[in-house]
Amino acid sequence: MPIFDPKQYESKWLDIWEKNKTYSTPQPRDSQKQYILDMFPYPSGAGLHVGHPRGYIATDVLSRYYRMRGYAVLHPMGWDAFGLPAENAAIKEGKNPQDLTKNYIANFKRQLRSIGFSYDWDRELATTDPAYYAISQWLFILFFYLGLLYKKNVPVYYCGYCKTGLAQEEVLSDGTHERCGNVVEQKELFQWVFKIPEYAESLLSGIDELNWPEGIKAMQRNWIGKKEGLVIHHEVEGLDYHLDTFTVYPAFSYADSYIVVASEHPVVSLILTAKQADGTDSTALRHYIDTVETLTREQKIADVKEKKGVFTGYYAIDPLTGGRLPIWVANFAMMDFGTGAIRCSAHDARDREFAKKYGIPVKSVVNDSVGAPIEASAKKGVLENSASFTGRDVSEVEQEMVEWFVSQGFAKQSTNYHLREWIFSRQRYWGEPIPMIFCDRCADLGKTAWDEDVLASTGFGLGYIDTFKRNLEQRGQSTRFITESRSMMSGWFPLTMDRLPLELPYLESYSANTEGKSPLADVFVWKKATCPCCGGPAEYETDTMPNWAGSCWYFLYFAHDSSSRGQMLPNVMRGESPFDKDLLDSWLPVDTYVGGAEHAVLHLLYSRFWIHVLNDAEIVNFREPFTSLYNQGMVLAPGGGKMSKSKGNVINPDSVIAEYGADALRLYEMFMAPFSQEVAWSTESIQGVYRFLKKVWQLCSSTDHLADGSKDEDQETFRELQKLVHKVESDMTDVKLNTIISACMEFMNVWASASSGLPRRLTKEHVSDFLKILAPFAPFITEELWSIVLGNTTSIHQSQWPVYRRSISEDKEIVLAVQVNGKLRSTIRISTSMEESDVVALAEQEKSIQKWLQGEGLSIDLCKREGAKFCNP
RNA sequence: GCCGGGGUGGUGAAAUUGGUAUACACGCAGGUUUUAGGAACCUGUGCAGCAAUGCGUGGAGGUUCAAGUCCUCUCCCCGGCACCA
Repeated sequence: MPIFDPKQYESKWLDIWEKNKTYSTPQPRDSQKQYILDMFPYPSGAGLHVGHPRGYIATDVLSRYYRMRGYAVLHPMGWDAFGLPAENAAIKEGKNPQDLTKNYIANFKRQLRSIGFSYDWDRELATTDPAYYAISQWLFILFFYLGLLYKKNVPVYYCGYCKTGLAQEEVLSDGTHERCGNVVEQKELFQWVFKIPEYAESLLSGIDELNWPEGIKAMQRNWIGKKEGLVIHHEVEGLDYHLDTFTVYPAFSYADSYIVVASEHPVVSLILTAKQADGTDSTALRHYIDTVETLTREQKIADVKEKKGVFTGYYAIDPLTGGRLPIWVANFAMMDFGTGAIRCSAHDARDREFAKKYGIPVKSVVNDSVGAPIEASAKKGVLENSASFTGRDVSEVEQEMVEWFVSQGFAKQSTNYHLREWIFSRQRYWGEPIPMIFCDRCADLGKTAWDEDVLASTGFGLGYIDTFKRNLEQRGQSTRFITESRSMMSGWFPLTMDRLPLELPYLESYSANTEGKSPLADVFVWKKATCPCCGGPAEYETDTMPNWAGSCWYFLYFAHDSSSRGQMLPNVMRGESPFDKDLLDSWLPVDTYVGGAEHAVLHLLYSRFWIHVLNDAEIVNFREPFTSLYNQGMVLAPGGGKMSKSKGNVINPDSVIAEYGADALRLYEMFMAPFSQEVAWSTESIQGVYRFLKKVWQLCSSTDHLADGSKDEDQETFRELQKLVHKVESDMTDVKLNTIISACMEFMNVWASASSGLPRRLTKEHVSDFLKILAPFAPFITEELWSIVLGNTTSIHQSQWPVYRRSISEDKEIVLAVQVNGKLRSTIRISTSMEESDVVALAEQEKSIQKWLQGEGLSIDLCKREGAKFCNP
């Protein structure tokens, strides 16, 4: 037998697996499927570092395991290849991102291949493939027709470095762009916008059923940010204006003594005009507003640390008391929360601080034992000075108060969401072209895409709008939005179905447009279009989609094999959905989804949104795309800290494989820590798994450890093997992959240990069983030993998982801990068939126990552990 | 401030869900072998103590025959959100 040298066999097996299509996707069978998916990577020029494959190894282990258990497994890989980094790199190098991306993908694929993943490469996809983005475009048109996607002027976050507008979700809390770290600015642009808030409730309630990490679920709930409260209406003295405030603590309303509004609040400009008209002094207010307007986003954030404001000189009438509430402009009132106006009292720390600074009187209606006002957020206490509600407990009276306010016409109940419309336009070249045409003339005539003649000629499946509407109505969801934006969309027409895909033109080189437009806007030949409505000259939309477009639905594409993929465009042209419903039904939803936590409110939220909509349009039969989600923890550089090119501390999987082989890389990445945990790479610790593999090699290939027949077999090792099978099965279910490797090591330690000076032997069959258990983790060495030593001609990865034999795994004798009053005093070896009373009697005879039993009320306690007969139920 | 996740040897971490705390691995120490090694193998390794034994899972209480695990309070670390009314 040759010495252990992974290089000798790893590349050989890669070729054989590829040639034999060892990992091709089988026909799905209903209850027996597992769709195991990685968040597909964004191919970059830097290639992979050892952090990237951590999640991929976990899904690969699970996929291999479930295949051996007889499941039909779908385990594909693809490329999220549109997007900013590749485009920025391309501009820098004066190249087209298409060419760069091709190279990046090739390098990623080479690296992934060398790790021995069992992807079905026949199902590979790239979002940049026109055949793929044709369907992204079809979906765009669908959402447009459903009234969920429309174009309007909006203030957007704009990245001056990437020269594009962004979605709110892409801006981090420090005001920087999540991709490039540049501080964003605000800009008003004409943008395609998704009405995702219409799905706030649907997205929120769906979270409960997900088997996802709590943190991610909490982030989504938080991002959707549902708040139920009360909007109170006020007349403003001397102004023809109704000022609405929002509160989630209506029970404290009788304490309110002033109102603050955001500087952008419409009432402020009204007041300024009114002041000008009646000649009152407005300089202080005007000065304040002018100063605020010059502040950037980050300056505003910093500014709010100190509460500032100015009195407007106007008063609102409190509908509750008829009293006058002075209206102030204040920096802590945010226009994008609630109504942008707040009633203030002593029950809020901010309000108190502001009132103290400017000498505004405050009141309180609930006080603690020393007379200090209780914070409204505590929602407790007994009301004072609250008209007919005085003397009542806050917690019990709130609903009654709300109902009374509403019945008096003072207020209305209102639900507020943090979730904002999703801005879907990017002023970039490297994205899916938006399949829309704008015609000036038709716009003037008020023609829309929903006009019957236009609709019919587009070739789009018309039934979806009705189906969609019907399902929303059945759920009691508002359908107003479906038609609401149509009048704003006159002159905008989707491409006819036979024109899909709208291909991105190949540009030799180009630079970013600095005026808030896409580079495509400068390509006059390309953007010229014919109006699908009047046949006259028109223009294509020149903005492109964000790279979320491709990732929102790629898991649907993977469910399609090459022939059903070929049917997608023909389906669309027949006015049908592109998808093969049978294939979707049999594979989806994704059972196990693995990726980084940074997508919590980006990809994961957007995908859920699209699928909820597709479900309402009855294009898919499931509502939640990802049943179970696991986040892999980051792999830090040795000693801690992020790996980065600039620090020169990046560990490349290529070099690890060159030194130790792919099996050791895989094993170490799974062994180093629970896989959701952040962990630093250790160049020393990887030696441990390398030694283990070497031991596996030596034992399995040595005839000393091989039994001729079952008579020759070491029973203890065989029993350990049965326990191992059981342990692995339960840990796989819990996705605790690190402890499976520990268990394999423990088994090896037993097998390798001498028994009365002789090596322990296992039969060929049981050596096979051990190799099968290890195969999902270390596919190369197990395949080599399976083939060379055990003489198999088929792949171990297509073999059946060993059968767990419980009767064999049960010990005849165990070591039982004996405690006296809860403290461990001794251990005794007992037969598992013994009765409890006999064991106690046996323990009482032990000298080491007896000495602890001298005294009052002391007794023996046996640890109820699995194994002994009397412990089992 | 709010939400989520954590605190166990020198290090990465286990612990059958209330039953022998520190499995497995790294590192370290001593030894064997080798011309030599950063190789291989063996032994040891929570702390204190010669020992019996005592102490020990961030801290303080509690429940229990028995607590890393359950309850109450508290401190610290990581991630997310945020003057959210």
